Amino acid sequence: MPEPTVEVLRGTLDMLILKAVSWGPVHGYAVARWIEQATNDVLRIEEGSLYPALHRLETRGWIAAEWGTSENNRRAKFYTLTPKGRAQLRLETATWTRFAYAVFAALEAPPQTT
Amino acid sequence: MPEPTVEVLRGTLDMLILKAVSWGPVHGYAVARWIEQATNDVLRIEEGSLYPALHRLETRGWIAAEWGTSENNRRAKFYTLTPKGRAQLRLETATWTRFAYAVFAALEAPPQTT
DNA sequence: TGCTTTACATAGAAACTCTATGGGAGCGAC
DNA sequence: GTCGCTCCCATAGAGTTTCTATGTAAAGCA
Repeated sequence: MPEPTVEVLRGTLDMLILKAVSWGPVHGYAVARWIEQATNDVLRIEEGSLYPALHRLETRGWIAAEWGTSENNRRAKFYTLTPKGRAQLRLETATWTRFAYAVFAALEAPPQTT
Repeated sequence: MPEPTVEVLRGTLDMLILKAVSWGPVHGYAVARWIEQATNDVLRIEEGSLYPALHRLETRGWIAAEWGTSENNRRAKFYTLTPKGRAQLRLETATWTRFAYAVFAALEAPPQTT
């Protein structure tokens, strides 16, 4: 049986969305699909989290939106990473990596060195 | 120059506190010191986050508290991990590890396999 | 006496993510 | 030709977590 999907994204949602958008114009639905696929179905993003997040990122000028037509001939909003967003992605990636390594270090740390 | 301390613990605070308490009775202040030390000063926990978290964990029955005297002869509350808390620590560690690996995978993932 | 460190605590704000819910349009099956 | 499924967007409201700001108090040292 497969392990359960983690739904709590704990501050990594913006970073993952920026990453998903970083290869060219994609619509929201595709972002959600990509995250599931790229994490091997470990992470799932709810639509109620996704769309507010997209608007948030757009407001901050990290992504730009444009209406268009999807591969399935449906009306969809396509997002692109702005230069500002690319810088933000780099920053968040570096910060998160540092954070994650620190947590791993703590989980393997000895009682007290003092 | 040293890298800045990350203050946003994003859902790992409980786990780190449980870990800090897992080797025997320690008081809150020592928990904070241990986290800084174990993460090589990458993570810092604010007191305004620490004490509410300790009460939360105690309420859930994951840690037990007892008043005592610190090494410096000060009045302090000492916390111990309960069996329930030990199970919780195992669970949170497994979940977080899975989560972190998934995020790393996404950060290195290709555009689209579809 | 006054300063620093240790130690605990709460109130309130801010941020994030989820649950719940809604609508609409394309497309294939029947 | 309409029923249902998938795709696609969206908002309101709630819940949790963590932070900022602030307060208390005692030990120890200069």
